[in-house]
Amino acid sequence: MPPRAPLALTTDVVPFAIRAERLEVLLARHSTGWRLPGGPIEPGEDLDAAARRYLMEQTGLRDVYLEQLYTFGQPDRDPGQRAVAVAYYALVPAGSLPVDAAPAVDRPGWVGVDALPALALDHGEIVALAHRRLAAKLAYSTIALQLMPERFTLSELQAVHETILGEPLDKRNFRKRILALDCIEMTGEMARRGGHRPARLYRAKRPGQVDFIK
Amino acid sequence: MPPRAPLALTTDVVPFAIRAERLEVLLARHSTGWRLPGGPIEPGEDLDAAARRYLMEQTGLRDVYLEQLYTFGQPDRDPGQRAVAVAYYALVPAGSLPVDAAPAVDRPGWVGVDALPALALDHGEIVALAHRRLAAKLAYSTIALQLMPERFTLSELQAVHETILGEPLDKRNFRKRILALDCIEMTGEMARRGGHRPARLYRAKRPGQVDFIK
DNA sequence: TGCAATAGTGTGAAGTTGACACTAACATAA
DNA sequence: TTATGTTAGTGTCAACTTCACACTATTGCA
Repeated sequence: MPPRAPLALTTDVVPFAIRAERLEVLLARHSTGWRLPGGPIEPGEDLDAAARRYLMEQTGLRDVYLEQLYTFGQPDRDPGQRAVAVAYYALVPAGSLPVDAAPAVDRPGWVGVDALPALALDHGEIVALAHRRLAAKLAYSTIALQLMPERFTLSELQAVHETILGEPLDKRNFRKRILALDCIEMTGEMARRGGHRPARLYRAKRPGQVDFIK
Repeated sequence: MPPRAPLALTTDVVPFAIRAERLEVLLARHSTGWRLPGGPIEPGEDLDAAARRYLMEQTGLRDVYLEQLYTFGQPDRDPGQRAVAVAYYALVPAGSLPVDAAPAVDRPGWVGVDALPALALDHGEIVALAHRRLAAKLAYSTIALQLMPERFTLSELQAVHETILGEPLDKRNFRKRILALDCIEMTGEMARRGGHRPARLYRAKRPGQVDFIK
């Protein structure tokens, strides 16, 4: 066999979550700064499985929604070697966030997409593409439910949409539209948080499943 | 350095064209049958460039619309080796089709997507996914223009849509919608073909560019 | 008990979509 | 030259969807 040119095939994952009314990304430490969680695909390992594994190993996140985004292969994207990255994005429900009250150096950290530090390689572009894709999918799928905890209020769901789109939505129209989709149902329970009228708690009818609309 | 596990990173391309009112795919010869055009990515070669190169080398097609589709990496998709394929699809305008009046053995051949022979590996699934993506994009982009020759009639454009979607469309509504998109313009010329009223010839306002709608 | 804060609810106007049928212009053959 | 076959080209109305818009309800707390 001829000598094989060095080629690094990796997966990189953009883990999204809504935290404090912001869309944030969970970043891993890099020698000199930040990068997306990810790494080389092992022989015999499925691409999706590799993405899940790195997410687990580097951030502790598991059982999240994961979708292939795009494959980046510019020859000069990594100055050190020929690196091809199969990029994914993950949606982390608000309930399952690892609490990092005091984010240590060396630990992954959540950062708002609108205030990203410089990232390794082309990871900044990957995040930007993932954000665009996510925003587009809000319009024609029930994907936003993957960012919600098991039980949530309609106001919370609306806030998630608004945060991702970066624009306010009309409350009545939003509720009408969502309920017409027949993708969520009332639990009968109420959320009493704060000094005001309690809100009904809803849950996804088909958790884990993303339906297309229309 | 540790011995590197053998990994084949390839591109495969689904070249679509409309021929004789059918959506067809251009296939290449494979030892025992048919496969999609494609092959291993060279060191230092961009992914898109590799897809274009194989399309040129194996089918003679150049200057076509090309878009990344999905990356396939099931460990068992190729029984012979670990093979990861970055799949693309290409849209070939009706005018630029290589004429293969007598398709030789050993030459690529156009085949209707609804009558595909057995293909190598998972290439059948790749074609199916590409077809779904193309059909979906008709609804929210001007991508169908990439399948048209430089000048074309509205009836021809409608036939292309109908062929890809597999369902008839209303003539008046179709024309209204397309013209409202402001993506094509009259050339002033007429197509006189056959014993009937000639049709106006249109051309794309921004050839090569695919606009999103709405 | 009143104030602050969020939950929850309906209508009408504007715009979009979808169904539908006839006349126009040409080539060809009788 | 006329009749016939074939495709091109055109508008309206009803149904539906989208969008803008403001008030009452329920709670905790001061």
